[in-house]
Amino acid sequence: MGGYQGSVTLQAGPIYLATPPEFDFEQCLAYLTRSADECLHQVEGQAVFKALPVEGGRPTLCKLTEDAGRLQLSFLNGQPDKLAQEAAMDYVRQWFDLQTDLSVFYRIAAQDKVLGLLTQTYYGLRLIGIPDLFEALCWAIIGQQINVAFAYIVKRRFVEAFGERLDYQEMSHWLFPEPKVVAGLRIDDLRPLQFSARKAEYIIGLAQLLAQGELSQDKLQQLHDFEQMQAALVQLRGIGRWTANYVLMRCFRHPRAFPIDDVGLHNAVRLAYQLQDKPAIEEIQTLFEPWAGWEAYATFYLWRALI
DNA sequence: TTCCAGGGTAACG
DNA sequence: CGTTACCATGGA
Repeated sequence: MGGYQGSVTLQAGPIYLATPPEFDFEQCLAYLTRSADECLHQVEGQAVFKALPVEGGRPTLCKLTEDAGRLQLSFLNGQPDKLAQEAAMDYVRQWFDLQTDLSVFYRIAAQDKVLGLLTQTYYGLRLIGIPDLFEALCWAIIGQQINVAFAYIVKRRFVEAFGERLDYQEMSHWLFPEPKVVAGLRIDDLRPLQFSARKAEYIIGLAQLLAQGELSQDKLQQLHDFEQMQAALVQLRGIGRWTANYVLMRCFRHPRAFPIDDVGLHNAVRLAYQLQDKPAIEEIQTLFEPWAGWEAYATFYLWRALI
């Protein structure tokens, strides 16, 4: 390869993304390594590897590192075309929520003793997104009412059973199953992976809606209004208030998304504020009032303390 | 064995 | 609208 910069049409080598001031790649990596059963990305040292789907083409294997205050995005299995490069950059921006200005949140958080400490301890941690809607929906539903460790195991089985594998130099990388594949499954196909019948039903149903185009990321995004997006999600079978807000938070990165019914959040609040019992919903509402507009980040930082 | 874990639906007042 | 029964599954 020596010497050449690549063809005229394809820019060779890595591409770079600017990062916001309140950004710490290591804090983000720490979050990404929270489960050994995570199969949709791989962290090695100061790098993350992730396979991304390419519209009408072979998936691309990405390597993300930090370089001189920027994010460096390298393509390991061949240089994708311009469109795929843009898509990969866009994915990374959503994955690490790069477009949000955290300075306001940090200023508000500093007013509170506990959240102020959390934002210092995990300074630069971004809300880690799940940019793909189907993946976000499935992950939320899998995680309903079971502990996170078990949820990771179920997700891994699901991905390894119905997702695409990309092998590269002794390493295997996985892509999340496509809706059109899951749409054709039966409940009994998922039971052996230890899905409950109910969850299997929810996920297959949502896959069918997505495959048919009745539900899509664009359609939800175009509703624009937070309440409308929430209502549209809750209307779907298997999605209640918690799941809707979880998806608005992780997939759409809506700063107001607030899974207030979350048991983990309740435990995090009890732990962080050293409460005797788990707080009531009203107490959490009161606690979060000063952080209005930033509920998603406040929740994410409280969750972070549970890892 | 009981209780908990990043809930949801349906039925009932 | 707020409650309550029921569903489901593994781990501590």
